[in-house]
Amino acid sequence: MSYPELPPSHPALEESILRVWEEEDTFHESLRAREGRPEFVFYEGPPTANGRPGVHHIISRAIKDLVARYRTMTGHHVTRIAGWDTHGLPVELEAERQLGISGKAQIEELGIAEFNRVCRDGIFTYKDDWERLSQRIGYWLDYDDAYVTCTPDYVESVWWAIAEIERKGLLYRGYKVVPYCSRCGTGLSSHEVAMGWADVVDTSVFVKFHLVDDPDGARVLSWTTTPWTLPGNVALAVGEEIRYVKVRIAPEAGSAAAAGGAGAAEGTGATEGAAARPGEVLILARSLMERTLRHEVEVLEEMSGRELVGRRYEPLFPGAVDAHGAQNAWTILPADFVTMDEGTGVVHTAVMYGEDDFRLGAETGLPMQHTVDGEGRFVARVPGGLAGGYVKDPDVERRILEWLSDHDLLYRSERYPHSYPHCWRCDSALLYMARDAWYARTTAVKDRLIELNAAIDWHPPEIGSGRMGEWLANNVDWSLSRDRYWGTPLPIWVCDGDEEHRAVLGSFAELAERAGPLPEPLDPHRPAMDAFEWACPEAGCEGRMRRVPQVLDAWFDSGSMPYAQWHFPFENEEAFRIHFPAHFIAEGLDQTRGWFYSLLALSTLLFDEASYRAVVVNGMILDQDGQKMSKSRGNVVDPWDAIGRHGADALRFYLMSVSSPGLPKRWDPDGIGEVERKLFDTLRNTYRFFALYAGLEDWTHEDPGSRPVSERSVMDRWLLSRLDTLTAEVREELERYELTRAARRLSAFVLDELSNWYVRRSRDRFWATQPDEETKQVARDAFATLHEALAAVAALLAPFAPFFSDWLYRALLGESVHLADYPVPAGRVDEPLEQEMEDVRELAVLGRAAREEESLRVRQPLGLLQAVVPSGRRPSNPVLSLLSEELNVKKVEFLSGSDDIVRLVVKPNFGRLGPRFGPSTPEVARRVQDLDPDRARRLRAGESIELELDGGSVAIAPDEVAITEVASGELVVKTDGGYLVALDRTLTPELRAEGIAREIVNRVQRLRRDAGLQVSDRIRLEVRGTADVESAARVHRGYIAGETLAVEVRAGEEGDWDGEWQESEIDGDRVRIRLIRAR
RNA sequence: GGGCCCGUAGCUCAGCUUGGUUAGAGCGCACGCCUGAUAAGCGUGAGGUCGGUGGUUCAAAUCCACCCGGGCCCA
Repeated sequence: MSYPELPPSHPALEESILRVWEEEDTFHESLRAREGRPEFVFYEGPPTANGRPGVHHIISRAIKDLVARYRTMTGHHVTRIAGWDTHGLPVELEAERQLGISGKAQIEELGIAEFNRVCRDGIFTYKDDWERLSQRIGYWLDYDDAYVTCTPDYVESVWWAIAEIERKGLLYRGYKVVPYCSRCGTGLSSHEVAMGWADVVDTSVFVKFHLVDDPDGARVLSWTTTPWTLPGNVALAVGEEIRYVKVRIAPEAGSAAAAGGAGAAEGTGATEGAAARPGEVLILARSLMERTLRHEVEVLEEMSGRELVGRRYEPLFPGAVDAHGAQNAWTILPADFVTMDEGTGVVHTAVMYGEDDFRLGAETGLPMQHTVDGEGRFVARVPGGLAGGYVKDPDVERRILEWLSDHDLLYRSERYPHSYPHCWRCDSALLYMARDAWYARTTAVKDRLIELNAAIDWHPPEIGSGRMGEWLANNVDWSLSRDRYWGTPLPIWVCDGDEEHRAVLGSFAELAERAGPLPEPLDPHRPAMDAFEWACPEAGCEGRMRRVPQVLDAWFDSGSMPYAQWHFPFENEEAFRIHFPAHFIAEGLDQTRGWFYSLLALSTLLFDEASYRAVVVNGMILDQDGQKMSKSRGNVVDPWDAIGRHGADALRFYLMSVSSPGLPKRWDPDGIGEVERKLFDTLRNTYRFFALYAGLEDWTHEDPGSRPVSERSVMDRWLLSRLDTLTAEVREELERYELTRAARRLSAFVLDELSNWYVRRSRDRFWATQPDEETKQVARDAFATLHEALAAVAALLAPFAPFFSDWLYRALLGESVHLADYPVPAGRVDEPLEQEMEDVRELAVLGRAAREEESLRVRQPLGLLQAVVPSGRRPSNPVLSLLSEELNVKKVEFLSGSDDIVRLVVKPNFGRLGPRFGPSTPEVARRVQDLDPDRARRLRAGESIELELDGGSVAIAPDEVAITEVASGELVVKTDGGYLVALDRTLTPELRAEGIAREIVNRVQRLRRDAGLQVSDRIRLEVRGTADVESAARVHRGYIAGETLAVEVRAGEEGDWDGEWQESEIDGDRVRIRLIRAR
């Protein structure tokens, strides 16, 4: 047989393998082949298919595919179900863009049904892109049974999960303060808020809160830039440690205008006067008194905030809020967020309209009632003709001020320029509003979350302990609801008569029980779900059960995939049990608080178990300047470019090997090309070499004719020993998810050991120029060894580079590597041999450096190389002959430290001396360095010696120093790390002649090449030149003939053939050569 | 503003957990070798205030603190 020829390029090779995979259905075949084997459970994190896949998606896919393939090859069945995340705001925003509308009002005008239809249509805009890219990079994933988060089965499983949480008493309704656009009717995410900051001028007011039962009838001054929140005021907050003063307006001070402007800071707008009667008593922070007041005052009293706590005051807008018996409504409360930067040191607290306010209210049990509705209008309870008015309407604002003024509640107001967030879509001022929200009480299982997380095998570990750990330690309840349209509708029905009556449904069957037969097919989305309602079943309640309007946080969807992908618990119970929890997942760092959290939180809530045991986190891919890739910067890299240029294998291997997956990576196209050139081109060349000569020698692995490994040459035994060592290392690293280490080991083996040493130093064993049996046997051994090594490398590489490895394995063995088992060490490790080879390779480096330094070209043989190896090791003769060949020297001799050419240099071993001598270490080190030759030799011989020190003498043991030899004398010497070589550059006439012979061979080979001869063509050869050259040619006639495949070599003797003379030069002398092909 | 990560040669990265005095690799660059893997292969060399400052220590790229720059997540 002959071994096949390589496709012209990596990308072409990959395309051909893709076709083979398709024809043979290799992916499913690899699954079928492992049917019944232990399951290795993997979860695919679902991407949103309405965004285009980029390079940053490739890295996690490369990791996932690598691990799945590795586990498959080690005898596991690895289910790999694709998934799609289909709900959520990104999909809605895309739909809005497509429809040319913006905001909730327009959506509702269009109709939720139509809007959601567009959302649904948009889900898979880029599905083909994803599948194409996944397929092209060889990411094997089962797309046929992909889970899709918006399908009825999936949604029903999610319902079940929510009902379970309710059943455990961990679901509750609460509020969440969000930046809210009342026109669009939606809360905004932080990055949306960030888009809409604008400088505006608002009205700020200083308000007088009338204390109840104060002997002086004092009013507490507070300040706000959002007057519309005042009807919602339920408390005042003070700092306990802050100093406050009680002041009396001076008797002579008259109307507001009297002192107006005194101390009024420029730039804060015009003072519209300040209202206070003479003798009126005010309370505010001492340090803010001057900036705030516009009247002459007399300080009556000074006190700490603590003394004010608990004081009661009159509501500003009576009836706007019902205290519902809350004891602390309209009282002064302590808080840690009170600052002295602006205002009065007393913070007006409207629990529904500020984050700090809300937290304070939640902690202290203040009444939580809205005074503003979802459209930004005051509710009916608010007095003063404000009900129904839009809170930011200037007229409404004026009426608020009038009310305050009329009721002696306003001290003063002013125009206040500041930055305030606005809706990026419609430009309305955002209102911080507490919105109805549904929560999962994750804080109830916080300790368990922390415990379970600690048991997860995080890669890199600091993400588990750091980022995730911190996040869990500061866990707050999970806000599950979103005031949107395209999502899993919350399966919560609440009675419109009494909101305590509620039903949280865990299946469609439960819905049918209550609401009657369901339509077929059922679309479990809005608005269909909103239409189901029924009479409240509570005794005596007249209300109707209606679905709450919100949809579910899409993270809940994706975190539900362990059970929802199986439609558990409605079916596939067995499949779910087998596939829970996952042994392994992998995604990007940005998923820490996304999918990693939602998976963990849900499995903890539902099953009291972590849903994954190991997770490999990949860092972000940055652009070449270390900046993040984003559409707006225009620096997003298209992965297809690199794939088309270098191939998916190179890209995948680059991503795995360039640095640990967890580290951020700078995108480096040159680096991918480098991987292609080095690893893959080297493998191609190595294979091509093998295939060429196996073909010429008619060798095949089916009839190798090779001897047992133990009888093969030292090079073969060494390579297979190294191969076993490598196999063990790669397996160990992969078991530990140390993917980068494994990749680098593999790459180093291929480059340094297989190609650069084994093949290079074994080349002539692959062509049997001598027809004797021994030569042929050696060649058969070499073919068998190289064939095995290449096949093993293909298998080891298969999870990293599935295309090339499969091509190579098929070329060598005729079957797919992905159906093969991962290599196992074959017990051929020969550590002494590996050490010998390492010694020899080290000496080779030094020898080459010595030749280089003296400009002694390698073609010129030298007589003697003297060498020293650490610890007096002596490589055996067969290994040493490799060194002789590599350096072209006739003889290698080993020296001991006492020989003349070396001098011993003693260096302190600080690692030993430091702990023993502490501060006097430097002194001891100096003495050791200056040690006399005699004692140095004794140390080298393994004896301890005495050293004089100030305080007496101390014993120094051999392991407390390091001894190296350095050159002395005439020889060309190179040393490094205990190794030494000395080249004897003496050239005898014999060596010289041999050198010339090699030069002649060199010239002839070039001429052969120039003449376009085949490597196996025979020639006739004639050489003319100086006497030296011609005599060298005659002496080494046999050698020259063998090397150049000449059937006849003439030197200075007339040949009986014609041929064109070619001029050449050897060491400055003219040489003429002519050759013809022998018939 | 908070948490986590990164900063080492022109570029991409090791080394840092466990401190040891000579900080490594590849690419690129310069020079050279080889010519039966040849639109290949091999080598030698130059190149570094280890982001900065301070501290701990006999000894710091490594441990600690602060700062600077970049990234991710959150507020």
